Order: sequence, then C-alpha cells, then structure tokens
Amino acid sequence: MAQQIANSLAEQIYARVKGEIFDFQLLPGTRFTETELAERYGVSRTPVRDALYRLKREGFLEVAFRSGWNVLPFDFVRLDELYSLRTLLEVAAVEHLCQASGKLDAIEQLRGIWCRPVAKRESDARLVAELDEQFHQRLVEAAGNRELARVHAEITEKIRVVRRLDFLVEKRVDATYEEHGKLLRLILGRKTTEAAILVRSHITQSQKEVRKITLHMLHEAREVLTRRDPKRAAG
Amino acid sequence: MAQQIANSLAEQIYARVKGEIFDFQLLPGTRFTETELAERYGVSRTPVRDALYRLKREGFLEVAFRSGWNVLPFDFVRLDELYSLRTLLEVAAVEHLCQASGKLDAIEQLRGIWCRPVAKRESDARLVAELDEQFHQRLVEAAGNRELARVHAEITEKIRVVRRLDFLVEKRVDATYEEHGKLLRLILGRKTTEAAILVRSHITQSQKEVRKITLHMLHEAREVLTRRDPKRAAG
DNA sequence: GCGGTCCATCTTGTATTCAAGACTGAATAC
DNA sequence: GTATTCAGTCTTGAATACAAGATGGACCGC
Repeated sequence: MAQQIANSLAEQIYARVKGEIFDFQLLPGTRFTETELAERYGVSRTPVRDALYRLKREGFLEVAFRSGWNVLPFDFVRLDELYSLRTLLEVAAVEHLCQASGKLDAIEQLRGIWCRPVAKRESDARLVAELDEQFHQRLVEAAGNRELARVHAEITEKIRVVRRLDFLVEKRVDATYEEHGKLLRLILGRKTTEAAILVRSHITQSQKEVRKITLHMLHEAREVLTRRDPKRAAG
Repeated sequence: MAQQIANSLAEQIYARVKGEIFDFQLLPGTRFTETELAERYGVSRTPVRDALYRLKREGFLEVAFRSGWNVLPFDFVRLDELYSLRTLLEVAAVEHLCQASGKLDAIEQLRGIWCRPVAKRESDARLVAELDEQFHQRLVEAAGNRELARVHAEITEKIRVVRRLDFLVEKRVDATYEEHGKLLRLILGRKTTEAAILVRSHITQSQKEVRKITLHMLHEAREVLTRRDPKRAAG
C-alpha cells in the first residue's frame, strides 16, 4: 500500500510559517509575498501556496487578490469566543468521563504528571504550557468522542499564541498544578458536578487572564520568547 | 482594496466535487486521479489539487502517494459523534439565547417560516432539509459566538449527506415543523430548561434515524436523488 | 508645489513541465 | 501452470512558465 514516507514540503512549510507566527517573528500586520517565502525557504511557490492557503482557512492569514499576503491581527473577541467554546467542550468531556462506566486509565496516567509535590514541578513557562495543552487534550480524548477531540485540538492550536503568556506569571503555574490535581481526583471519584464546576472555573480563569492581555503585553512577550534567537526578530 | 471578484477556479471545483459526493455521483470507494477530474472539468490540475486537498482535510477524500485518490466510505460512528457534538453546541446556544437579555429578532423571523398551518408547509424533502439546516444555523448564530457558529457550520456540512435522508419520510417532516415551532415559542418565552430539553431530544431523534440508515438505504436514496439526472450515475 | 495619468513592475491564480517512484502486465525461469 | 522479474506507463508532488490585473512611482499639465 502506498504511503507518504515523510511529510510533504507543503506540510513542512505550513509548520514553519505557523511557528514564525507563534514565535512573533511574523507579527500581525506583516505583509509578504509567496515568492519571498519561497526564496527564504528554498522551495518553489507551489508548496508555499498550499501552506498559506491552509493557514488562511484557519484564520491566521489573509490574501489580497494579486496583491500579497498579510498576517491577521489578534482578534481578542475571537479568542474570547474560542475560550468559551473550549469551556463548553471540556465541561461536556469531564461530565461524560465521570458518568461513563468505563476505564479511566488515561486519567490515572495524568495523575503521575500533575499530582506531585511543589519541589518536583516544572517551572519553565514554555514547558508548562506544553504540558497544560497535553493535559486538556488527553482529558477530552479520554471522553471518547473523536470529533469533539478534533475540534478541541483545533481550538488549542488557535489559542496557543496567548495561552503561553498565561504561564509567564509564576502564580498561574502553581494554580494550574493545584487545579489539575484536584480535577483528576474529582473525576476518579466520579464527582460529576464538582468536576464540571472546577473545569469550568479553571478555564474561565485562563480566559480572564487572556482578557487582560493587551497588544503591549504581546510585544513584551515577544521580547522574552525570542531572546534565545534574537537575530530573527523580524520587523 | 483588492478583492477577489468571482470565486476562484479552485473554489468552484471544490464545490462541484463536494456536490458530486453529496449527490452520490461519486460513491464511497470510487477511485480517481487528478488528471481525470481536471479533464472532466476542463481545467488544469492545479485548482483541482487545491480542491481535493481541502476535501481531504475535511475528511471526505483520501490520497495515496503516487497512486490516486478515493472517496472515503461513510463512517457511521463518526456521524454519530458529529451528531453528539452538534447537540452539545445547539443546547448551549439555546440556553444562551434564553438567558441573554438581548434581542431575539432572528428568532422572531424564524417563526414566520416554521409556525404555519399544515397546508402551507413545504413537503419537498430536498427543500425541507435545506430549511432545516438554515433553522439550526440561524439559531446558533443568534447566540452570538461566531466560533461556535463556525464549528456548527462545519458539522452541518459533514452530516448533510445523511441528514437529507431523514426527510424522505414524510412523518419526519411533520415532526420537524411541530418541534421547530414549539422550540421557537419556548425560546421567546425564555423557558430555558424546557427549550434545552426539547432541542436535545429533537436532534437526538435525528441521530436515531441516522443510526437506522444502512448502506442499503444509502444506495436506495442514491436512486431517488439522482433520478433527475440518471446519465451521471458514476460507478 | 500639487494632482492626475500612464507605464513598468510586481503579485497572485492557473497551466505546464519535470522528477521520483508506485503499479501493471507481459515475458521468463522453473 | 505458477511465481518472479523487469520495463513501461501512470500518478502525485514540486518546479517552472504564463496570464491577468493590481500597485506604485515617474512624468506631465497647471
């Protein structure tokens, strides 16, 4: 049976451009052309176009007919709506987990990561953000509805930009550990109502943090996040 | 400001191929090549590829590296999951509508279409299915979360294939009119709980009907739906 | 100096060409 | 007769070529 061996060029370009957007190397408002990117990545326009069109459909980019591309600005209303939707999905997943009779192996596994003493916790913002993503993703996957999980994953991709900023405040890291641990115990104890309330407030808390984020904060964050690789601070 | 005047070729091909899938002219399991489609539509492979890749990402098609495309079979488990997700979203939307203080103009408008005597109701299955889609779409849009509405729209696209079959039974058309009317009155009366229960059972009912659908039924439906244009019964 | 017009350049959208390898079928060894 | 090999055809993925028109700047009139 034929099988794509490695990722196609288009796929690679997609990941790289998306990475640049998330690392604030491609800032909102930046204008660029297909040829420009093609030359930068050393490929032809074809795979670049594939990648850009995909990012366009996902809401990150915009194309002007015969007049170039540009990175769309952060839409905070949209991010807020994404958080609301995410809350809806995760609450439903948690309720389902509590009520379903089946296996909670995945939840047990998560306990190993999140239920640990303060001393053994991660503190690197980037890493915690990644673990946090995984936690919520696994939670939703465990509920068993693949379509729900797929939509949740899409949302995760779209809020990642601001989500990372949430963990730049150390207090939020601690709170995350506490709440994740508590939530896991509630689910394992089949406490449907309490678990639902907790996951709702947990996400809503993040949502509130995101609401505080202004463009100024994003700019500051860009400095922090790109410090390791300052030569690429595209402008 | 530059603006795409008409739909691009890629967009048109996308719509046409999707239409063929929905009209059972491109049956699940059908294998085809990009060149084949390009010749059939009188365009080059480029826009065809764009369209096919989009349909692939939406879960309708599959591509085998250097070995052609094929239409994915109906995945009834997936359809069931989509219906569950849809229920989740619509119940949330209806609850929000009932509780929010604002304008319910959109709901008032819907009443003109659905609250009407038996004699003035539509009976054409195709048309009723279209109206039904619009009803649920408007309901969700009225709730105000654009991301929720976007995801709902995506789901709508994906369940359309089987949804139409629901209305081939006349009884289901009548029930739809009754339930839609009742739901609108409940929302306008701000009866949150009753409205939520009704919309949930309304969608669940469709879901149950879909579960009854077998591949045999799909085949029969294909006969009915393609009768007007029998020459295109692709095999 | 200022506003308008026109032309060269640039950009996307589409078509065509090229490359690598998967599939098919006939020929061959046994 | 059956399995295997090998070459030719076919298919996708990527690169290149072409078409239509949007953009921006120079030039002109005043």
